[in-house]
Amino acid sequence: MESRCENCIIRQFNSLRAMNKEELKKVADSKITMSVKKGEAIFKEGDKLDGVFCVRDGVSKLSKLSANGKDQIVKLASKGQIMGQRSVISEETTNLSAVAVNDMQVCFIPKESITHTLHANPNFAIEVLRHMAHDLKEADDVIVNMSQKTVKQRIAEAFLYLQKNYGEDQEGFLTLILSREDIANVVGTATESCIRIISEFKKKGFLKTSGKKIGVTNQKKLLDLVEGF
Amino acid sequence: MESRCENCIIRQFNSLRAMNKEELKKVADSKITMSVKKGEAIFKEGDKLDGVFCVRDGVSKLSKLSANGKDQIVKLASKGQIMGQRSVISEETTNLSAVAVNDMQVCFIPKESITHTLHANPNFAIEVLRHMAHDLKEADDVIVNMSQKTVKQRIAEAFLYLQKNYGEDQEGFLTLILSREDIANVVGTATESCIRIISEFKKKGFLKTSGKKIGVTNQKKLLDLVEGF
DNA sequence: AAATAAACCTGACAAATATCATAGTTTCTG
DNA sequence: CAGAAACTATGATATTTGTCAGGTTTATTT
Repeated sequence: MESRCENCIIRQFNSLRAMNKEELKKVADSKITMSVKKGEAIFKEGDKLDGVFCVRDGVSKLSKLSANGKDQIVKLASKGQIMGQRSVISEETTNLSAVAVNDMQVCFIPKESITHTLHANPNFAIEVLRHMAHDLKEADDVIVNMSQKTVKQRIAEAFLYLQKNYGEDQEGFLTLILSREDIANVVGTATESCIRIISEFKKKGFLKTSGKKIGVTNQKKLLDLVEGF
Repeated sequence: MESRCENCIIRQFNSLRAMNKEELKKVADSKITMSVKKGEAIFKEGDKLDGVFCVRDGVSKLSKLSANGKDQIVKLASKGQIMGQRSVISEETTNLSAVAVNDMQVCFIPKESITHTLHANPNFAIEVLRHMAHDLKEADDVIVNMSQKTVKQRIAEAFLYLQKNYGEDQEGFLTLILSREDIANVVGTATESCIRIISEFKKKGFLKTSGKKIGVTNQKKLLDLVEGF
């Protein structure tokens, strides 16, 4: 098993890269690698987390249940991203649920190694801070989008986001396959409205579909739509 | 001028309380206290900030301009809160504008004292991290509210928030006076819709008004509405 | 105090979106 | 492979919300 954090490339993408050799060794010794099947939960809203989860492979949706029983997906976490950090740092129960969108490999890192390094290694603390600052900025952007853009614009934006961040296969279909319901939950709309708009985009030639697979066929037009033309 | 940070009570409410005496002395020596008149901007979206602003008195709205020309108020900052932290930490231009809602007193703290302490004093870094983690959680909540609650619910919630966080005067009017437009911008709706719903709440006896002043008269009913009854 | 501007309010209408109902498709499972 | 379950699709309709247009009141300035 090639599971020494010191050798793990993934870590270059997250705040763990600010850890020194010794600290990494500790993490490697205490961490637990686990597989999560599509649809399974890694943690649930309200759980008290005893550590953070580092995504090695696959994608997880981070969502929050609203009063009316709908899930709002706040964020997608993929390779290299760390989940549960916020909760561990503020020592509160987590405000989000994490569910695997496809089969995943994640490493569980007990909070002790994190909190200890946080106190001992200022560079690590600052690195974590930077990541959190970035997340916060993104969250602000989402708030503005949610309240100021139409559902159609938000759906267009979501597809461009998926294309940019997860890429497409040889035939031009998005690599990350989300159900219509998931897309609706990212965008914050009813599943039916989401499906309707996808159909409309298909008719207009902005998108193509094949089963659950969806592909962007006219990036420019989608972008125009997002910008308000 | 009683402006030594060491003696400033305000600091108990924010991450500066994790600074030691020496560090505070440095901050006190480099900081600049300034008054800001109602309606004036402290900084604008896209500005490069050379420090953070600590609110001593008054309230500021932190907002972001959307593509269609509307301001979305993301946050209100009052006594003890620090503005611009995110931007200074990530060394990016700020994503928000700060405008005074009423007359304010703020202290400008050059970023050097902040970044230096961040590297030197892990407790301070962790304290900042905690605050940021909290902000992030709140932002997640806002996202869910925006997408899952109706305008009516969001307005009801806004008044309960203002009541809880800024209190009311002897006659039961909210201490913090916001224009209908500002409320609309907090909630993410059209000013007319906001006014209409306030009128409705008044007719139903949930609110009372007197000029610009607004008071909550039936907390329970507002709460029920927010919860979805 | 008159003039002007800014904020507030209301009605009528249009557009966006949700909801309900129903049916077709795909995917999963025994 | 059959049947069930989950997902996708579309129509009809109701609800919510935004927009435009015109008022009134309140605040500010001269």
